[in-house]
Amino acid sequence: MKSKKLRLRQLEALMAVADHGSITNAASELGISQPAVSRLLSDLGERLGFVLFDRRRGQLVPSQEVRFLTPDIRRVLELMRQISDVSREITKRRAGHIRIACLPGFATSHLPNVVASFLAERPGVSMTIEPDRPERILEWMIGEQYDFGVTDGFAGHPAVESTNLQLRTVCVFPTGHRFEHLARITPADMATENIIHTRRDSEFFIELSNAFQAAQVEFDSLVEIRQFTAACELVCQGMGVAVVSELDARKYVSQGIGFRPFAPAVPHRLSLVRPITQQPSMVTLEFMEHFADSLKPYLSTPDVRK
Amino acid sequence: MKSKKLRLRQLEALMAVADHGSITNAASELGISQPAVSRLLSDLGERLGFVLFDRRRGQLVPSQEVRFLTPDIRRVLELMRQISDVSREITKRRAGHIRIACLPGFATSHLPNVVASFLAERPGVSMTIEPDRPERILEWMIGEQYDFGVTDGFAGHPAVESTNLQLRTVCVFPTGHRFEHLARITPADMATENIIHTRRDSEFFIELSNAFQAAQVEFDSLVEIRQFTAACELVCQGMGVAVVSELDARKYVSQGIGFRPFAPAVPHRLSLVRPITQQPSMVTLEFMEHFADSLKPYLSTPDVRK
DNA sequence: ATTTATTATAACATAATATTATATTTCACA
DNA sequence: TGTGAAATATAATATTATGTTATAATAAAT
Repeated sequence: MKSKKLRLRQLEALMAVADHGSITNAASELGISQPAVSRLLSDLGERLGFVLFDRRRGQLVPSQEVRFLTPDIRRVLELMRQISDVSREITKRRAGHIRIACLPGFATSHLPNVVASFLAERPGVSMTIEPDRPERILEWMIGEQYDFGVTDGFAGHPAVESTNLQLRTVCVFPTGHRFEHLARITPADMATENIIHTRRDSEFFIELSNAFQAAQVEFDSLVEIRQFTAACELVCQGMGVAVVSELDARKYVSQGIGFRPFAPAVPHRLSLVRPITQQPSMVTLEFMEHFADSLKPYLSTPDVRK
Repeated sequence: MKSKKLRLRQLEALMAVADHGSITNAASELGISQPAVSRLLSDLGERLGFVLFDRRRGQLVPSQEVRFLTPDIRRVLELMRQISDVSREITKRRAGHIRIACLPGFATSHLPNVVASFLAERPGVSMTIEPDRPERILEWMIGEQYDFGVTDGFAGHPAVESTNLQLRTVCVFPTGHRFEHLARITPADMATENIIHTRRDSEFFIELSNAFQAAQVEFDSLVEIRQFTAACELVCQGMGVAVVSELDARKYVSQGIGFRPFAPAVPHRLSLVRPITQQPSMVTLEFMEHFADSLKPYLSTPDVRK
């Protein structure tokens, strides 16, 4: 027995005839000629080995056997249509999945807005967002568990490609504070203030304290936090002042915070990272670009590719 | 843009390469040449508009986009395989569904055994069994709600094809009854007995009482039942004697019943019916034959096609 | 850099799927 | 019944998909 393969086209013809009651109608529905459908069916009937249709008052009615197979056949055709549709969406960068790892600060403040605007125009795209510590983000990238990461204090790694950005930082203070009368804040201005700052082992803290040392000003440490947003919260409560990225500062203006540029400029160094071994999907590339764009207003210098 | 259709073969090639890490391996897996796979993939890549694979240490690894589509693609291929398998089972009459309507008496006694032996050799076949009154069975057939029916007292109908059978009947009595000493039972023998019989408007009752009239014997009615099995139950309880089909009688031998042929022969007329408008499926035809065969040992005369 | 394995391309054969033209069948109805 | 209209099947043929072998180009390994 040389039973050939079932062809998708034969199944399409079968369903078209089942739906439209005649070969002629099915043919026009499929947009092909009547003899074409006739032959597809006769081939299929030969392949399957049982009668496909009964004639009844001029209508072709699917046989019991065909009716038995119909649900599966419809499922196949539907799935093919779906694959075709989704692939078109992918081509238009409107479908896919992006796995993002980021600093907790970003997960709650900036990132959601960027994600929302990105997804709004791409109904087929979904995302996984994993907030974590910088070291873990690095691991995620190396292990290719995620497609894209936002981290800081990134020292480079052979398996990770990074784009390094420098975000403008500002000094934040409660509204009504004397700093409101200053155009910009220097270490000297902050000498008498309680300062809320990031962890002592963080890159940003080291650069900041260098600035104070250069100005020969004592650094009056009050609270050590991990995230700029936490610092802002504390400043809101009148606990002290802090130097944070302008990006975070702006979010808290409505919560009772004011800010002024900090001088000298101590940028917050941020890295956009991705696994180097894995070719990123087109949507991922597009999202990375979208995300980088969203940071443009807050950059202190043009971004530098490492 | 003249984007052609997605071809099943292309998806097969895609999955084969994804599974085996190289075009060469995939080709040998599919049992075709390497250039064939190469071309299937390049066509597919062109159709889809995105990269299908990344090279990594000599291995072809599916791109993010392909990985996104993979589950659906696998489902399609699996379904096609399944349709092909099931259709083969159908050809071998080993798959399908049969809807049977029958008299309640058959649903609990004879039919289950026939169905069980039929299904035992046909793992893909399933059945629906609907026990109902003869009038309803006729309706089911006319409305094509069922494929096959077992009824009695069938008078014929243009939309229903029937095969009429005559089942041997016997006189049943409790074990130890004086009838055990007789070779066959006549109306005269039953004159002094309490008789359990079917409804007075049933065809069988009419034929039976004709026999008594012909023998000029009074018919001593005790209980009127619908089904032979019910009559047997009552006979078991010593309530009286009855004339029932040998088929039913045999089932009750172990429950304390004896039986002897009844003379003159008053057969139980049974009809196997099916909708005439609808071409029955091959399994249905096969089951009808199987069922008719199962009744052969109990037939009083060769079956007559009407 | 050179060898080896893998993949792509070219030229061509065959099968699937379409076409048009035409014969045959089916159905409704006089 | 017989007949005309509609539906379907068949024939001859074009086009596309899918396969082949032979060979060039490319990537990987030494």
